Amino acid sequence: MIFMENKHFIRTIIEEDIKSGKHAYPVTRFPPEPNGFLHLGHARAIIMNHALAEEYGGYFNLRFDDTNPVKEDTLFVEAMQADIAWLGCHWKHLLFASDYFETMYQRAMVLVEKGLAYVCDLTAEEVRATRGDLRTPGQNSPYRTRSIAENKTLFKNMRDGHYPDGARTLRAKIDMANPNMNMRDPVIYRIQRAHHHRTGDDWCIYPMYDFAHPLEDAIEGITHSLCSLEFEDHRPIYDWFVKHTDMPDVPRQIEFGKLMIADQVTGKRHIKKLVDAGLVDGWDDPRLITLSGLRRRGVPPQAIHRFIHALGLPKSQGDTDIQMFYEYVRDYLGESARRIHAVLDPVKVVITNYPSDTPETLEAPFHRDAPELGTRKIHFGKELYIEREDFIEAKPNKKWKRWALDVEVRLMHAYFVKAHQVVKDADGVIQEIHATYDKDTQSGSGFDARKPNGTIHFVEAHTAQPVEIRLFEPLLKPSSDPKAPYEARLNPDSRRTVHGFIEGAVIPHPHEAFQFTRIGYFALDPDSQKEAYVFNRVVELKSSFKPTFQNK
RNA sequence: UGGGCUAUGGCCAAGUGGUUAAGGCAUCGGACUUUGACUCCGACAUCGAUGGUUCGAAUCCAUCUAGCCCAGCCA
Repeated sequence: MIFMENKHFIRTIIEEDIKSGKHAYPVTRFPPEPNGFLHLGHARAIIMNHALAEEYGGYFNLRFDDTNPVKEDTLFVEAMQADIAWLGCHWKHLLFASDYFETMYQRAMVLVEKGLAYVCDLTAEEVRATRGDLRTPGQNSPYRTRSIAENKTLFKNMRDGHYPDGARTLRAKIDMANPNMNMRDPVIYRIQRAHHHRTGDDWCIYPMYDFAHPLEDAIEGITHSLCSLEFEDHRPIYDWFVKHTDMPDVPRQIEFGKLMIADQVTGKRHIKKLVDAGLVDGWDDPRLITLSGLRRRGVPPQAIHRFIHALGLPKSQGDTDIQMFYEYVRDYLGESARRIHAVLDPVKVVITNYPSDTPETLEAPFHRDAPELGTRKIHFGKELYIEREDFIEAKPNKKWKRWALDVEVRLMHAYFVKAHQVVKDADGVIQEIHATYDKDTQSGSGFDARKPNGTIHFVEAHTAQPVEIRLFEPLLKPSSDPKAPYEARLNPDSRRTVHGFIEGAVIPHPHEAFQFTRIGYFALDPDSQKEAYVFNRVVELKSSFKPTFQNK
């Protein structure tokens, strides 16, 4: 597939800033709150922030926005680092907003001294009641006119733990009638005695996002602060805080559209519910689009990069079809994955004219178009397994390119075989297919006296390795009501386990994704034991095969 | 309803007054094929609506419509 770097408006902004001399190079950051696991939606922010910095000679930081101790945990900071590193987006500095708590406090004090912030004694309910609503202006807090001296004392007392949780807040003094709700004297510090994952019990006051975030960016010298669209109307408050706290560096907030994937569970809190309820097997369940779930499923990070870059960085917001993502997974794996034979639903084939009870060994490339991937030994012998759906007793029509009685097909990388009779059980289910092979037709021999009806794959019965294979379907029922709660949309058959075989001489690398020839891409799951492999289906192969009858 | 934002083919998305309206995914034809895969050829839009400005508009103006976000001491 043709792959080109998408043009987008943020690239234009950065180019202009460099040309005008405003910045020598961009400094970007990815600022997650460590309160859950990262998912495919976050990949856009991570990859784009990283790529933009890299591309224009700047650098990219990872900063944990850990200003709310009750929701955050070191478990998440570690998992996020692992996921981002796996994506290959290397950060220059690993930073924590909590490291700036002292600076933030000082800057808030600057606001107090300028008369731009005041300590408010209103309760949370009272603040809500006086904020007004979308079309009604709010009312000034009765504490808005406190003296600067009193505010300084009170704010210091807040920090020193003189008041109970929630008793007071520090608020910015802006405009209670502003049509932008964010400008109506937003709270910038709250009192909350909670154990912070890094600062422990050092603080009992914590800054709010609107105040903390711009300062974090400014402190780090971030030039272009990318965030998603819902923060667009926070930009005035962002700029207000940077300006009035006298920060020397002025970052610019730029908003882009979030990446939304249709019919997928996204949003850290939604995924957390499924995890907590045991409806999925943890944050790395392969049916989830968490980065760790995708990794476990076997999706290569390169595929995620291709997908993200193909989408670009738009300001509009639509629902992307997960199939488009899978296409990029196939795209990358198609050129890089080793191919091997595997049979998921085996039926036995007996080669009646095979002269020996010991299998012979043949050689086959791992990838026809990538010889550097090498070759492997495959076995052929008297007893084989093929895929049940590759055989039908009577060839139904000319388009049938698989096997049938009296039909000759090529067994890939081996010989032509012709089926003569079937053995069925009492229920009429085929147990064995009896066939003969033609020694002259060996793969690579150049034999071309006859054309086979088609090519199917097989494994040799005695050398094949039994494996467990997990087949995934969408976690949510397709086209279920997007407004319904996720719990009600769960697809009961989203995971199926089958037992099949892979060819005998292959030794997978850890986490390796293979192409099971003619079936799809399958990756080794960490549940695998030595000699007892477990494979996850990453994606199926595309197929233009359209059966015009029931093959049962 | 106050404020902010978005609307280009089934999906994603370029385009910022003069182009046959990029590209990817999907779809439909066809070629090739030791994977019904890959690859390769070919087909596939008048730009949310209406009215205006202009020699000329997806691009400018006006009005309208639809969708998203904002009333946490969350981020």
